[in-house]
Amino acid sequence: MSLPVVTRFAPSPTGYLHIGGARTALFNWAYAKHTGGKMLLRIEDTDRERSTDAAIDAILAGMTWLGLTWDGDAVSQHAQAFRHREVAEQLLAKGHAYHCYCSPQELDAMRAKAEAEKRPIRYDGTWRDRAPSDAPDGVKPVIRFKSPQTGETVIDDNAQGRVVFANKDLDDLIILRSDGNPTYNLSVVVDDHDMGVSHIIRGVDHLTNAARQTQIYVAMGWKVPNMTHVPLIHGPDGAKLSKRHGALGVEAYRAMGYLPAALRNYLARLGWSHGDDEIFSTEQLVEWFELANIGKSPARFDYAKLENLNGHYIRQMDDEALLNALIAFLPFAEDGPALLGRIDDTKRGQLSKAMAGLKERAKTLVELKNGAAYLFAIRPLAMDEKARQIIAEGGIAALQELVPVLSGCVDWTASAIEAAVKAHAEAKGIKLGKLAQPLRASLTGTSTSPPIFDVLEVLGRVEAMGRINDLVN
RNA sequence: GCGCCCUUCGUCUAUCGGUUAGGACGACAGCCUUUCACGUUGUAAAGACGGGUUCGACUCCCGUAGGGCGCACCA
Repeated sequence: MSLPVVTRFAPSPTGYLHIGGARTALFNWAYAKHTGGKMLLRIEDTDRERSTDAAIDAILAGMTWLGLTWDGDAVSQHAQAFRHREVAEQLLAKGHAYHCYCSPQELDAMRAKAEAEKRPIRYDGTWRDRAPSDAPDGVKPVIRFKSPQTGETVIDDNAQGRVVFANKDLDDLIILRSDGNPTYNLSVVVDDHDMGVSHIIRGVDHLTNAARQTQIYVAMGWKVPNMTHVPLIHGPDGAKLSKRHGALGVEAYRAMGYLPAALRNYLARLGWSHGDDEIFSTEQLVEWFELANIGKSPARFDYAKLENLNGHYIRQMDDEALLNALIAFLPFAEDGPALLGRIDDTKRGQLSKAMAGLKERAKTLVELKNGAAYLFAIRPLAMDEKARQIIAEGGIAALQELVPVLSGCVDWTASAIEAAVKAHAEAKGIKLGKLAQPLRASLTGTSTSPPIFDVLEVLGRVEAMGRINDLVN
């Protein structure tokens, strides 16, 4: 009988929730759900300079949008500083830590010297064994962890396997700053222990920290959590995620019109797999998610595949749900708020009818919105000289050319118009010669085919409706 | 510079010593459709390189090359 699983997502609030963080959160969440455990949320705000409330809000909003819920309240790491200090003192008392009086300048010099001499850049242990009586006056010391100098520290990682660090390569890290504030590695260990975290799932960029943290756990006599370090996500060009592409906050993906479910599915497949399964529900992800199936190599972010997946999700949604998703998306879209203000019951009805046709050709909510633009076009549509000329010349070919001119929706052309006209004529049993007026009335109210709308309306406006007989015949 | 990690089609990945190396996205071609899209069928496309171990290596070991991460009184 194993203990309940407790995972945690621990972002530092120095920016938005980026895509790598979102995936880490997803993995923590999926594993907690899979095991019937909990996922805690801890805000790592010990860096008072760089942490902001706006960033915290952005992270919580991003997770909420992605549907990643956490158990209990989000915990502020900074609020536990007293506790971290207490543990630092305990370490000191146990002889696992010591005061170091080196100034930042001295440390910089030490690093520069090591670099110049091409030696490893490490703290040299100046104060490790010096007597407290040597302490210079007026210098506030930091507390350093006295890490073992021989032997090795082993991380048994679910994704990385058994990773061995020689202790001689790990120097004595600062655990308490001279101003009395704890540093990251101490805080993390204390919090994870105090919060009962059983499984740590985070990016490989923390692998070295895992070794140092393990040493602290050992020094305190605490059980080391189960570790999983997931490979990083790179940009499309293989280089590190930069502002230019992938390093966007999840809210940017929302603005690009991606569905949370699609993004979850896509992110899950980056670094994790379940045989040949590509498209799966979040329920299936939870059911299948095992840490052992996380890969070791970094993945590139591929927009084309995300779009394809998103299109799949859009198509399979039922019309009403999709319409709701579109409406919920509008506030975040360019021009969206304006459109939102114009949606009344009538428009909603038209949109609802149009969804079936629209979703076939939209990969994102942005495309869906643009595809529906014809419903929002101000009538009569403005016509340029070219359009007038085309109408004047007439002919089915004219209609064909006219469509792109008249609406922002260039896809639906004369063939659709012709088919609709004929079908309507047949259904109503009316002769084509008498079609123009009734056709217009009928189609204006019910059709969801964009250019039919526009063309007929515009043709009517310019009193060219009569020509449709000729055009069709 | 030191430490750790990674390397299968362009991309995401399957394979856990024996397969015609599979799937998906993308690409290309065909079908469907008098547009676009959807759908559908097919094609091209991969084990970085060099050594071992083994009857047999993509798979295990060593080395080389390339890439990533870490090396703060940041997290």
